[in-house]
Amino acid sequence: MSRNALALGTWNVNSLRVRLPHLEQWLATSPVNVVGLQETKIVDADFPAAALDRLGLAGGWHGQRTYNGVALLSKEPVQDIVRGIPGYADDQARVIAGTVRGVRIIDVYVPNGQAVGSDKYRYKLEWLEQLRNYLAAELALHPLLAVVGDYNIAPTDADVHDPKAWDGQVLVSAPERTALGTVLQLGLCDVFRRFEQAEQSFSWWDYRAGALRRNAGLRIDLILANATLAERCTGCWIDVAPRRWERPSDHAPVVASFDLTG
DNA sequence: ATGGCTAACATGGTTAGA
Repeated sequence: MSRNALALGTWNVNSLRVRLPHLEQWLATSPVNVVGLQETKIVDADFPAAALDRLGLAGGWHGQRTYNGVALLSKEPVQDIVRGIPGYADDQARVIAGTVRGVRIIDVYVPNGQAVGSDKYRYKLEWLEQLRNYLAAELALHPLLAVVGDYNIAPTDADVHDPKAWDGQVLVSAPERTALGTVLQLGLCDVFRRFEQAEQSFSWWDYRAGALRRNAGLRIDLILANATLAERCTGCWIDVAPRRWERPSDHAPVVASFDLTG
């Protein structure tokens, strides 16, 4: 990887308290120098900043008790940290943004939605509209922009292990995909699909029913980049290995590398 | 088979995840 390479990761850790050793083990071999975390499930006062500092990571975090929580951590300085979506009074901690080496990075934990038609589903769609408006404004401000995170939407049936079984379900339903489409139409690219990938590539597998063994997964963790940044993307991959470790998160980390030369 | 598993909060059983 070149000197000006930025390796940007995203990982839903499903409790940073539990997964701190996993993060450390992953970083020991992964080239990532910036990572967005989701579902940290820890209030800011208890955030393991000192332990992360010993791993060479600093940045920003935005947490709450029990649920949600995001963090943007880097081996390089993180500037201009913004928590939440400005102007949107959301009591759930789902967004944090910062700038690393001139790249604006927005880390998101999109609501799950629980079930099509539920109150949480309606919140998910409303939340995605707020995200779209936020990203439209951010794209006008930042020449290089990435939006990483757990989108809780499988973009197409190619991102679903069994499209028939999932047809119309939450994470896959047409209104969710349309909402994600309006985000992509702002000029953001799902960089994973810029490269040749194995079929049945997923980033999440249910803990239950041997889903990982059967590769019964979904690709719902995405790295989006604006056109200028996407052109500089040199690779994007899902690191399945940490999903196979002891006491894993149900999500695998995803990484995209960018050549920032010039 | 509407199950299966994991985490938080709590300290048994509920809520939530996806």
